[in-house]
Amino acid sequence: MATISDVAARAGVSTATVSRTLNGKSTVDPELAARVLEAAEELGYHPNGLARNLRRQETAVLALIISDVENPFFTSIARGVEDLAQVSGYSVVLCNSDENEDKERRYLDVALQERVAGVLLSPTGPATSVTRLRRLGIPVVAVDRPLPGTDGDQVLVDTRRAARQATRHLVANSYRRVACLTGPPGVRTADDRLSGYFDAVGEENAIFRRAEYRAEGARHAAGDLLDQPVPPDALLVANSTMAIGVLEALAERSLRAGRDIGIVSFDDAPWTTLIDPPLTVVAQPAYEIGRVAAQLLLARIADSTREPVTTTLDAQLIDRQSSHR
Amino acid sequence: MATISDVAARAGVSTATVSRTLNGKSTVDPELAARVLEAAEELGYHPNGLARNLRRQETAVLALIISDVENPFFTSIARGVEDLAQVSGYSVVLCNSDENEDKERRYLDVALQERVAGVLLSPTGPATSVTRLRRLGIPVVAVDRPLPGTDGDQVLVDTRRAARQATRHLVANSYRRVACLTGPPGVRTADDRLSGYFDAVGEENAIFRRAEYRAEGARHAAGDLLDQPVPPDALLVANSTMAIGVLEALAERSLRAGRDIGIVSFDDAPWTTLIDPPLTVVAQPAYEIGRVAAQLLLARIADSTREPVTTTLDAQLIDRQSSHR
DNA sequence: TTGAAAGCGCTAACAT
DNA sequence: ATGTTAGCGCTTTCAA
Repeated sequence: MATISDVAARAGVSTATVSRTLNGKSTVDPELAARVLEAAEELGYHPNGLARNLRRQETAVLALIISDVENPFFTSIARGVEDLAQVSGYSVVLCNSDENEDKERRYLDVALQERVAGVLLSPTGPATSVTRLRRLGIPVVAVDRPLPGTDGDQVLVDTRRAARQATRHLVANSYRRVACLTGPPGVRTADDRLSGYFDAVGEENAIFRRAEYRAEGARHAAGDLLDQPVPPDALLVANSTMAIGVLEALAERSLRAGRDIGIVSFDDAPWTTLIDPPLTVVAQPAYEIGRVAAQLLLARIADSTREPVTTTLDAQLIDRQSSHR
Repeated sequence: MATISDVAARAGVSTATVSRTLNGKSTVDPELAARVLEAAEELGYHPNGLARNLRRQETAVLALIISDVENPFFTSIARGVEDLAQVSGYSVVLCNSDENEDKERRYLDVALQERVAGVLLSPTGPATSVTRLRRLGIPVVAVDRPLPGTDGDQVLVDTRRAARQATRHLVANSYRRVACLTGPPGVRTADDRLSGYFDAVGEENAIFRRAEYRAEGARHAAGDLLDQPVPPDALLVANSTMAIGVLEALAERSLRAGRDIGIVSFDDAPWTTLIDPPLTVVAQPAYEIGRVAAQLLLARIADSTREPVTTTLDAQLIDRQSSHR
């Protein structure tokens, strides 16, 4: 593995000159530069980024830690982050915490040890802590869910309001017993969506279940709800992976969305218009969330003293057929 | 940012002792060890992974470069890779090449510069080259698509055979004009699936279109096919993102899958059973592909001299309703 | 413009 | 069992 001194030796110059040539920092004699380039080429030389970063005390990589790589909402965020980061010359590496505190901590540690330039994180829960990162001066921006007890940059969605609105939409469409299926306690979006639902129906009338943000758990929870003596006639579902489970539960019982039971789900997954009836959803601006978050992070990397900012984006109800009788 | 010497100074020992304590390599006096740990704690010390890796000439991170982070097939692979890597203490960072040679090259460069322990790659096309990686001794295993002109480790699916089988299935279900919608030329899976289709219908009877591996392009291509004077009565679709486009094209024309036009698609996405009629698919063992690939990579990291192995997994036709009249 | 040399933070001989 | 020290590959003063 050729090093910079190999190149220097071959070109008959000092390592400093090689470094200067390759980085185009200071100006070097064209003649020497040519020799350097040639030597580097011949040797198949590739700078060792580890050494460079160690010396420079900086890296051009961002870490994005999301809680479910199989959820289109998060992959869409990833696209947004990546597109923005790339034009500024940053690479982004995606880590999947899988809604699991341990995995999340591991990836946070990796980010810390590798001394990435910054991290974007959708915290798994209230236990998530980034104080270690912050102490080392590595900026963190929270995405989709706020970081417990900190005042850093964050980009969120007004998801409580969206849930309230979606519930009211169901009520307005003359569903009388609207229930809510949300994620685990402690997961902020799950709690907020439930609160929004409470806002609309009143806590005393609330019917709800919690399950993991996954199809399987949602299928059971929905089944449980549906099999009650007096089942709900409408369901607010907290994300699209859960919606899959819910729709399976309906199919198992030969229930038709809309006619038999009103459904509104969070997240406009690619398949929501394919099913019959098409799914009414609360569309979150995932790609935009990613872009904004990356912007915030880059801005903070450039200037660590700026005031923390919280950007709250709006979700949008897309009214399709599953919320009409 | 506290360094190892800060800790050493505070604990009144040498840096070597600190290093030994923290890495549990050699044995150190419990008394000293305690002092070290305490000092580290007080200082909020976290080892600098860059320095460590530079010194050790190794990292415990794997790079997984996939061509579409929004495609469930690839995210499923990612899960497989991650699950296996994790138990061996490796972290995996996901990079999205977006079916784009430039992005792919950028991420390959990042992997190279960061001197990752190994890379798993689903090459975007024939131009993909990993010789630079290999020259530096960084092992690469190809996933889902073979690496042009090399004999490294790879894990593939016998996709040609699967396509042939799927086409025959359609023919056996008395569809008479089966067409094929596949990905771009040069993308190996796209070409192989087309070949499998040729195998079944004969090249002279072939009706096919190519489009990007995305919903939008597939929608147009399918529309084009469907609007022919004598349209096909069945379609073999090369992946699930394309299937979304195809189903949209059907809906626009009030065509019903199965009855009006037989459909078989590659990849068993989560939503395929939700639509009406449920989609007949060729299910690829994505998660398993990821696991096996990670295994191969780890094995090669451990022993760079072992013979390259190609593992070919089988896909499975899941017969549902969209391929029956 | 160029080179010599220090040093980023860590680990691993080697010596004690 | 512990410390001393060299050095991983690079960038960047500082002199020349």
